[in-house]
Amino acid sequence: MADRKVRVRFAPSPTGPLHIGGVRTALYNYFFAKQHGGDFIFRIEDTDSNRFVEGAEEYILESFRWLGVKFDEGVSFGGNHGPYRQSERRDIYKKYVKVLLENDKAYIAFDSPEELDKKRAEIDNFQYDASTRLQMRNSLSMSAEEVQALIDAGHQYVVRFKVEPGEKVVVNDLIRGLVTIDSSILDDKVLYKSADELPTYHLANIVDDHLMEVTHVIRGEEWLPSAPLHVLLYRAFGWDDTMPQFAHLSLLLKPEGNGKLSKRDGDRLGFPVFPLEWHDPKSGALSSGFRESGYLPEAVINFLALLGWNPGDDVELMSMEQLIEKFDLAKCSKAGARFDYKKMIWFNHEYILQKSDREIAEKFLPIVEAHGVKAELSYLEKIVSLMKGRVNFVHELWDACSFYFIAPVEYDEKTAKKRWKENSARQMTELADLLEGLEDFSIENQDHAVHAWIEEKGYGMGEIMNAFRLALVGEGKGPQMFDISGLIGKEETLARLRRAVSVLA
RNA sequence: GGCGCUUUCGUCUAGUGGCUAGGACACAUGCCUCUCACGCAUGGAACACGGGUUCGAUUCCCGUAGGCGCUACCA
Repeated sequence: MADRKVRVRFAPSPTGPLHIGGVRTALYNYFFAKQHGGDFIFRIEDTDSNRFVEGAEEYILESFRWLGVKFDEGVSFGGNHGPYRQSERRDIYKKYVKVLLENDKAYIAFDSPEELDKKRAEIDNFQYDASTRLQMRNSLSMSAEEVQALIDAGHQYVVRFKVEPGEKVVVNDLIRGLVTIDSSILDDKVLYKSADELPTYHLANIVDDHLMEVTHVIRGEEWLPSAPLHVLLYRAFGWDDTMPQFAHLSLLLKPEGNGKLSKRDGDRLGFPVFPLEWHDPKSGALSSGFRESGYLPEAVINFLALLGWNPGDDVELMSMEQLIEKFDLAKCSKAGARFDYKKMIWFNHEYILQKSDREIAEKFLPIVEAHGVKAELSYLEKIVSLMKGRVNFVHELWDACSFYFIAPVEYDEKTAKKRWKENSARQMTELADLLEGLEDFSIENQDHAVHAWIEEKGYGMGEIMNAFRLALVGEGKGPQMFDISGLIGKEETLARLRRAVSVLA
């Protein structure tokens, strides 16, 4: 087992959009697999037919495509350990349920959900285990003939795992070390339901991981309490020597308040918790996604990677390749991490900076067009190079530089009061005349000519430039003035200047 | 309630018996400057508490408290 090829899996159930915590779990699995030259498997755990949601599977796949996380095998990827959808593996599970039954590791139980509810209401902390199972209706308390008769009569039943009490079960967790629990506190978990002929998570999970030759199970901490049960199951099947190694990841917590990050937190607090936008087919509700909100996949990945793991150095900006190279399960933190999306905004800013002007311009183009403006990509590229460092999201570019496309219709009152003085109208008229006379309207030449004029007249640099800015932009913001006038061109510059003079007087 | 995991600045974290407890986000201030940003610089800010072990504990052990998870014929 020491030299088995590394194989890990991400196995969501298609019950809705992919939760951001799930994205992180998948990411860690991916880093781990790629670092070890192993395989990354995509399995669908749809053993609960009641919770199946239309479109969830495709949503999950699309999320990983957007993020750039690639699977080696699984649903939609092929591979020779399939099928990879648990609902298509009924016969396999049935076979292994039978093995357990034959070896006295499990038993058949007829107690209905209603009967169990009643029992739980009657008895405090009722648990279906070694101390109570003989009082219940199952193949341990009934004769073989009775059991067969009930089955023949069409009674529904479940198969329960027969947990032997009084045993110390040890799980060797790659992140937490040795975790020991007493088997007496475990209940006889339901492994299989005759009603839909499907196993529950626990059985399906162990059988699939074994058959798919999974070597490492990297999953959320919510599974830690059932890890001992899983160890017992591997043992019951006699698969001890190929049992995967476990690593239980800390959970992602709400940014404020208590509890783990839930699907409802996102839009309540004004940030997404899903990679992509999600339209719930049942409720019709719309949840925002990182993609639609303007986050770059690199930023989401980098931020998530560092939430619960740290390479131990001071480097925070890391590409997928670097993350794969540096990732280390042993350096994963044990305590839950609050999902503070503020830092992700900073990552987004950094990744916008890293991208080429061309790439950002391409993302900006549809936004500009949505504002009813037609623009050349080359023009956008120039604007982007001046402005991209000032924003955290591409869509913020519009507010930051709409003056490149649209002349101001009104002038910000506060700025006008501060920057438009009694001499301004005369000075701006002079400036317009000066600029009009320029053959060469390049940024350098404007700069040269205007400075000479300011000096000659003895004007203040600030009074001229700020009034000029008010005229072209309508408010007190934006890059260097000639980076504006030079780009919008001579004609537009003069028009804006003269209009400001007539409106502001 | 039971069981398990966990606990360093507001947040994410580094640290592995001796350090002025480091970095990043956020925040504040300053610089730059034709504005607003960006950027740069500086600053405030943490070892949950109580016992041990030790010459010495943020670091090891125990307890308490807090946080989180599980406790379904859900995953």
